Amino acid sequence: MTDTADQHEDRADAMFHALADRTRRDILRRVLAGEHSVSALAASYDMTFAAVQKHVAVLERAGLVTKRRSGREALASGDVEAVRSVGSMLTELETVWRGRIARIDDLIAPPPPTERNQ
Amino acid sequence: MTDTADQHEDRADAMFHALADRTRRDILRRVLAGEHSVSALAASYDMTFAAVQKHVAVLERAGLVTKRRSGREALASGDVEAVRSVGSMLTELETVWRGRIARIDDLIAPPPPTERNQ
DNA sequence: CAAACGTACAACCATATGGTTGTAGGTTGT
DNA sequence: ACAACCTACAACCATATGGTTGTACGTTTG
Repeated sequence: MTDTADQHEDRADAMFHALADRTRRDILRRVLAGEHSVSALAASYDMTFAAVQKHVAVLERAGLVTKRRSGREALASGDVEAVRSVGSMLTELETVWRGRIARIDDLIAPPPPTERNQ
Repeated sequence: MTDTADQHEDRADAMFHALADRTRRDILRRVLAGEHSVSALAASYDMTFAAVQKHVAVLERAGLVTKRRSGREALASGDVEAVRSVGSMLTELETVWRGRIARIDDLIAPPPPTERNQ
């Protein structure tokens, strides 16, 4: 259980880290809109091909982007499901917050005594 | 316009970076559930007070956490609105993706010729 | 076949990051 | 007043990160 939880945290680390760079977010936007070869992407930025290639690799390791081979070029595509899974991590955080509110409400109007606390 | 866009990207960088660390996500969960002093938070982790204090500072700079002073302690609180604003950045990405789908639909059933392309 | 293209990856460099220890100042309790 | 507590921040260190150049290899084209 701690095992799978760690994996989940590893994925979260990788995804948020991948998103924490404006160039990578821009690349992600482009490949969500449609397939692009790495060199086509590289042409859009003021940095070397190798740098862009690394950014795509980071997005790929995070699962936000998938690549397929077509002849000599590698076509990158954005994975919406992965983006949504990041969204649900945030939703989970909001749920924790709602718990706080619920607890504050309890102070104002305590729930019916279903169970004695202590 | 590029000016405000840059600020937006700066905020996105800071927020995603703040979230890209499991300790910081855990701290955020706790302070979303309720106020905690920095030393109370520090007691939960196997690292020095200074390290935790830095993590809280990162979350604070990103706007995900606010602090208020109460006597000698600093009470940290999670900001749900900030968490939601990260969520809307992701929603924006999903919107880009829907554009891709719309375009694919166009190939199958082209829209009425309102304007000539080229 | 040769040249050009697209990709991948290693090696390297400057800076950023996450941790440590140490120091200092404001607050609380005796 | 004094000790203990909480916070803040500087200085330092090892490692990670984002960029570079260079090399190698498969694919397309002339």
